[in-house]
Amino acid sequence: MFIELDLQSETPIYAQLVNQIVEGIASGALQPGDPLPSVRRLAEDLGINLHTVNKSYNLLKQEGFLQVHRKKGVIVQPDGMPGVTEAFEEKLRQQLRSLAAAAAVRGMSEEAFAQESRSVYRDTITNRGGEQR
Amino acid sequence: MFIELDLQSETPIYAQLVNQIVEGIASGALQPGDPLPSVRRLAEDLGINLHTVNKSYNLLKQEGFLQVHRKKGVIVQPDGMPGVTEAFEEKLRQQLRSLAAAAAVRGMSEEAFAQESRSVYRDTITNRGGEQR
Amino acid sequence: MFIELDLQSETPIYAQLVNQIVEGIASGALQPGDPLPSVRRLAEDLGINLHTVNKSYNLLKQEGFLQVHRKKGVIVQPDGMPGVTEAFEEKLRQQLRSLAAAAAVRGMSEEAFAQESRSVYRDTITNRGGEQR
Amino acid sequence: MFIELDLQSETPIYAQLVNQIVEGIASGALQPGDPLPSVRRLAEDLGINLHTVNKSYNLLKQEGFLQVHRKKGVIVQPDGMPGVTEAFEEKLRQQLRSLAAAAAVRGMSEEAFAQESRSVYRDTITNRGGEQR
DNA sequence: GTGGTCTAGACCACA
DNA sequence: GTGGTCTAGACCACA
Repeated sequence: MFIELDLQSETPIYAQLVNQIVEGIASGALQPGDPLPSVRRLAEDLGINLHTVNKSYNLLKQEGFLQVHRKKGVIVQPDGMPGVTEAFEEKLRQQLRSLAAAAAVRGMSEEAFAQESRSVYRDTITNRGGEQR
Repeated sequence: MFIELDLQSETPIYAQLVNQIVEGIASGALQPGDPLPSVRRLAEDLGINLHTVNKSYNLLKQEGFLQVHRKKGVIVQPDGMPGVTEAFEEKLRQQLRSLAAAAAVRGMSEEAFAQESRSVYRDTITNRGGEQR
Repeated sequence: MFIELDLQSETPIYAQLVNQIVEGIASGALQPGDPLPSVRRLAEDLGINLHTVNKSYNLLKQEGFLQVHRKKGVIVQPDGMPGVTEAFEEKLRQQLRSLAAAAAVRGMSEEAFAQESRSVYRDTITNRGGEQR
Repeated sequence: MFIELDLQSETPIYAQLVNQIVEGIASGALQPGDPLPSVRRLAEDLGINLHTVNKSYNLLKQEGFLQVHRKKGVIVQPDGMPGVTEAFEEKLRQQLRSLAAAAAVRGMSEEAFAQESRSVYRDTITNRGGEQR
């Protein structure tokens, strides 16, 4: 799995990193229990600051997607990912609402919007269950 | 149509305002040609800074959702909304990707995700063509 | 309410700060809705770095004790504090266990330990409901 | 008596080890004069680093809970445990203060907090004087 | 070596 | 002015 950052993007670097790691887990490129690079290592590889990586890791730890293991370092949550909580549902719906409204105003049909969602989801989980590293 | 701001939200006020106006247009609560409150008026009604409203209006004007008329003041774009541009498609897909990944990791199925998108879209356009606020 | 830090303590500065703010809320010195100093201001007052204060505020925000309000700045949670969750109970019990064991080994009786807890609790909430600022 | 470590915990392994040995003494599972496994042995059993066990043993020796014998190896203090010193009282109170404040803020009553303390104490010394692990 | 903590300093988005 | 983000650099606790 590789990570690509857009330093010009409006999306903060730490958020891009969070997104891409989550996408990595969704796609199966990162499996439960898999180790992640150390903050220092990843920071160097990406050419960004250690603290930025740290912030991303911490957010993912808080959400329950990563664990900090005293021997293995940072690993992908091995004990089951967090489920679809109320809070997540709410946040998801709120964000979809803005996207759907913008799409609708521009003339994208319900069908097209749902189809787009479905196809993006499918792309996301592509390799699921695939390569076992 | 009324606007509700959450001052505790992480989403900047100007962005909340943008979203809600777009949602108003999508739902039909705001029809093409409809006047919007003046910057000053809306700022006062919402108890927020004048510059904040200005920023939102400007963004919406740039995207082609609003027009600023010498005489009529700010109105909803009467000459046809912008369509589904390449840039919009790209941005939409990118944001859906993050949402889809988070949903997938938490165990939400493709079907559930697509259904959620569809249902949110439907809610969004509810009043379309219907009553004039 | 004032804050006193021990820079030589083993307890990290950010944690001392967190504890003292929580104690301030418990004692009533800080009331729901009360504003806290800005990170910069508090950092300067305490002679510590801005980021250290920021870390404390963020932790307290995550726990639901503080809110970041876009107009009022950082304020004490006005919408009801988080309650006694499972997670809190568990953490509390775990920490009490270590303290109780050390006390017991040193010959402190159950009565004395419980009494100590009670008296510390009482001290903590001293001014509750007292000064309304 | 057995020891269970949580490698994901924020509490350092050496501290967990210290706590559990103290709890073992408090419960009576470890009696004065009882031998403890050698550093090497315990490290191997627990699958942790030799230095970590060493650090724990040293701390416990300094506090007066363990003795290191030329011939008998490491044993539980046979000549009377240290009592409730000023320093201990102070540290205990300080830690209880943070716990009490957090409990109070979350709405736990004085009675509940004292009761929790009492019940945890009781659990801790359960097997006192009873069976020999 | 690795994560955690802290400082110093800077720029930007937001209101 | 205020919080958010990012960088650079340093020291320490831990294993």
